[in-house]
Amino acid sequence: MRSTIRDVAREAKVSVATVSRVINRSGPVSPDTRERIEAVARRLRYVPNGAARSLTMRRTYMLGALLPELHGEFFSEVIRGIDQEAQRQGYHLLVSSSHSAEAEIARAVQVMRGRVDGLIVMSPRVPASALEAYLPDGVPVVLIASRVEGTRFASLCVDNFGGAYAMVSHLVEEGHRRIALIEGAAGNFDTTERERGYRAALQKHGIEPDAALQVPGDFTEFSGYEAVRRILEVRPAPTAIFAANDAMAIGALSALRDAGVRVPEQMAVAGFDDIPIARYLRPPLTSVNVSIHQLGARAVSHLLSVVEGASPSARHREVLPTRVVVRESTRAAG
Amino acid sequence: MRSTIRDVAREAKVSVATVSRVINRSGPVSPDTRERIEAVARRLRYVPNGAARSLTMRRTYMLGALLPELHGEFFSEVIRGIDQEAQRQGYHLLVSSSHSAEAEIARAVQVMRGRVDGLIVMSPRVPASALEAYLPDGVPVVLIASRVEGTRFASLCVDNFGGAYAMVSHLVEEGHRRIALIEGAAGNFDTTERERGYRAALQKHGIEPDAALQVPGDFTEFSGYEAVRRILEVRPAPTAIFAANDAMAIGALSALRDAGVRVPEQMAVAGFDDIPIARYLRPPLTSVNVSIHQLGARAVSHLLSVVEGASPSARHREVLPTRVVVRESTRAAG
DNA sequence: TTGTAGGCGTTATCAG
DNA sequence: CTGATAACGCCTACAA
Repeated sequence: MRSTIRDVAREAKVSVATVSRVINRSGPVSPDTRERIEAVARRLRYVPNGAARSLTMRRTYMLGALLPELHGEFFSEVIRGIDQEAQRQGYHLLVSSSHSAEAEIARAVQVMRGRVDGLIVMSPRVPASALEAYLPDGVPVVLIASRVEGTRFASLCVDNFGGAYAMVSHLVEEGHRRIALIEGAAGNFDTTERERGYRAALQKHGIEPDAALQVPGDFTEFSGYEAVRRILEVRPAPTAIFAANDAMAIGALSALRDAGVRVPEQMAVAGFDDIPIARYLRPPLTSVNVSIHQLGARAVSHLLSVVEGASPSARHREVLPTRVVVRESTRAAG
Repeated sequence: MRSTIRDVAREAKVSVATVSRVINRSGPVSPDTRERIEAVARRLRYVPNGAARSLTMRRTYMLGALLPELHGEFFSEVIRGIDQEAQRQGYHLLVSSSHSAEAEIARAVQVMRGRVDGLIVMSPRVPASALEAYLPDGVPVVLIASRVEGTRFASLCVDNFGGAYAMVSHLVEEGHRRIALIEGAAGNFDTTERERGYRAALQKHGIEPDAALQVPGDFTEFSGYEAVRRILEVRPAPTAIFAANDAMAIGALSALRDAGVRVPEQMAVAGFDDIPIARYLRPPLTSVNVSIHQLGARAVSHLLSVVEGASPSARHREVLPTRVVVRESTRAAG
């Protein structure tokens, strides 16, 4: 049986109040009794009961993280950033994944409510406005990579638009005029933003957009592979492919090799995310670098600033910068 | 302010006991009052306080997951398996990562204690025997991918030995006699098991092991890249490379291409894990398939069987099977 | 079918 | 410096 504060008090011949004081370093205790209590606590392997503590303190020291998915470079890096920052500030992580439908998110929020001091929600599909009804009022919430127009929530995201814009501009500067886009999952926040950037850059450079050059994808390697098959049939043929994420770019590279198309000589390829293996692909992949880790970490620091601070959360919006990393897959072979 | 069971009781003009009964579907309640209570609860957006509930029920419906790391194909897949199975059974996940040193694990276990009904610990570096003192007695624990010899803990792992053995055998059957091994991180459980399998297979086929062919690595792409540089200097030169995981195999492929060595004609390459992108590499990578997802999922089902069941956890040991997936990177080019 | 009351393990207030 | 004791929100016998 687990020992309680009472057991320690009894063994040390003091009151529970005193034990509590030494455990939490709250209030004064004579060195003598402190030592005695500490010894007993150690011997009994006493650890305060979290539930009881939460109950009285009205603080759980837990943060909830709701993600649509856990697998893959992107998500695992986000959650890693969240966990590290939370841990640094003495909080722990309650994670819940596989939520993309509205009802699922609602249910997950329910169970989190009361178990956490704050909530980080990533809902790339369902716009925040639709979530407003479900999200709790009492608990601070930060949304990441989600559509938040017209809502009261704080939010963070990466500069999808700017990143795509910069990447397409890079391709144009390399001499490309026919640039295909492999789109991300339909309805996804990142997808639409990256597409906006793509189109804006084309327009800026006076290039007429061609609907045939925009082919659907869903962020998986497989969809990138399939997309290339369609792209290779378009006439006049494009000379560059911009995949909305690196996983699809990997699939694209694979398909191009199978089709005997040389990269970058016959077709330039660029991705988005700059995942670690991007540089180990052959040819090394040009990509848009985004600090995914930071996305999670900053979400936590903002969240905790409102959890702990008195600041009533002035609608905070943050956009993380991106950076084009040029590697061989788009370099005009010199 | 969050509403409590009391608020609901007052508004519905019943006792808290009755409210509790309808919320938990415990005990009989007249349809009439049930309906009235449900209406009030909805209106007040009442959600039971988790902490209070845990306190009385001595159940948190949370599972703790302690991992050394969260990033990458492997870990993200493990935790995904854990989360899905936990969710399926009505439990939630408290995760904590970045723990590899003994002291860190000890601390993490401390805070988890009392907050979770069970613990899943992955400690590839620190053997379970060293953890025994820190791990709680009251809480059921399952270890995954860890050294558990001579301990009381339940454990799960993949068949590292068998997988490596089978892969090396495959290489031998393809005609290779000089097979290099890129090792995993030093001191790691998986590393040593996979090396054992490598050596056993060589011996079985009457091949003298050559220390020069075993080069160190640490499971990262970079270390795979570096390792190849050393391997290429060994004489007589090997004709195949077995990397202890896919990430290192990716680095190796990259280095071989840079060195102008053709795969598989001049050098066969094989990995371990069979991560999703393995098939999208060029050439597609031969690898040892392991169901990482299942590793997590099965850990949870066993854990919950002892959390819920009366079974006093007869020291449970489970080894998940592996399977060699042959792709072009080792196929003797016809 | 419903209500009363005790207890879960802590913290915090208020006297000594 | 230390000790009672009242919350915290909920569940669950036990009574009615």
